[in-house]
Parts: sequence; C-alpha cells; structure tokens
Amino acid sequence: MPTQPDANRSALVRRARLANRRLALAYPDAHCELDFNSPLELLVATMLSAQCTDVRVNLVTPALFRRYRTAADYAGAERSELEELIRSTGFFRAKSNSIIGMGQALCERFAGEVPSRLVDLVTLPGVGRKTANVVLGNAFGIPGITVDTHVGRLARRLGWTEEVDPERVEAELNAMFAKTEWTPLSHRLIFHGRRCCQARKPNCAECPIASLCPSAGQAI
DNA sequence: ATCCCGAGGG
DNA sequence: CCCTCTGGAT
Repeated sequence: MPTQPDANRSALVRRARLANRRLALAYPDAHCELDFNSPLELLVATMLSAQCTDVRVNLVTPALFRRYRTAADYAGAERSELEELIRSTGFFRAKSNSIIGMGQALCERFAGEVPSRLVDLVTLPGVGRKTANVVLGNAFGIPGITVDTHVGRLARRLGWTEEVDPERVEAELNAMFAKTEWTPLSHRLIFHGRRCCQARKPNCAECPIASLCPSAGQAI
C-alpha cells in the first residue's frame, strides 16, 4: 500500500509522460533549430544562443562559420573582428571572450576536438550544463534534458517541478522520463514554448496538453 | 516593459 | 543567493 505522497508522485509522473506523448503527436518534427554541420559549429551556435533567439543565431553563423572553421581558428581569432561578427546576438563581449577561450581550451586540452562527455564540456569557458546537453544530444546522440528558459518555464507551469535552479529542474525531469526521451522531450517543450505556451501570453485555448496542466487558464 | 534554447562572478 | 553582460523583437 503506497503512502499518499508516493501516490501523488506517481500520478504526477503518469500525467507528465502522457503530456510528453501528446507533445510528440503535436510536434512530430521537433528538433534542434540551430543550424550546424559539426559538433564545433553546434557548440559555437549554442554559446551564441544565450538570451537570444535561435533565428538570430542562424543569421550570424553562416558568415561566422566561413571565417572560423577549426578550434585553432577561434583560439587565434582577433577579438574585435569576432565581436563584430556576433554583435547582434547580444552579450557580444562576454561571448567573444568565451569563444576564444573555448578554442584555446580545445587546442590545449582536447587536441582541437569537441569532447563528448559532459564533465569535459562544462570545463570549457562559456559552456554550462545547458550548452553541454545541447551538444551531447544533437551532435553526439547522448541523451540530456536541456533546461533553457522554455523548458524551465513549461516544467513549472505543468507542475512537473517547483524548482527554479536549472540543474535541479534537469535532475527532476531526468527522474521522470526514460533516458531515450530526454533529448526529444527537450525539443518538444522548446517547440511548444515558442509556438503555444509563450512566456507572456500562453495560448491555453489551443494547447494540446491544457487538460494536463494545472496552470491552464490562469493568469501567470 | 519584457523576453529570447545562459554563464560567470561576487 | 544575487548581479551583470547585450542586442533585437514584440
């Protein structure tokens, strides 16, 4: 006989998994919307995506990826030139510093290659868990929940977690879903967050998982 | 005025 | 825990 908190917990997990299945039907084409052709390109694009739309990132990366092709290219990049190429993505000074430092770190510690382990990725300047999980999930096929602004907001609205710290949100979602769902679930939540459950105006009237959402219809 | 596929520093 | 970094879109 399960205790009451356990029963509530398992009901929550069943509701969350049902929502994931409905999101899979609603967004069968959910995928990483950053344009890239290599792990290094995805790493750079993801570093640029902080507080910036992926549409904006995809506007600057074609010229960026033509100018810099290897880790050594980034390591030796001229700061002012790199800054101008990425200026419109915001935080351009910090991002330039991170990208140059990232290139140097790859050359010095990883033979110029992007590492495929989270513990290694997060040692790179400007690379946190979110960026690391994007690279792992989309360039190396290693499952991970990417807790960006959308995933965090939706997980809280859906009542899947009350945590604010992205690492804690990630841990809670990891415990609720099969590992094979971690990356596709992240993509579905991001698609849903952009197209329907937006930060300022959630469209609960047309939301495919409103019946599974404790926040539906409420002013958030 | 608020938000966008965050990370680092104090 | 907080704060800051930055430009563009709505």
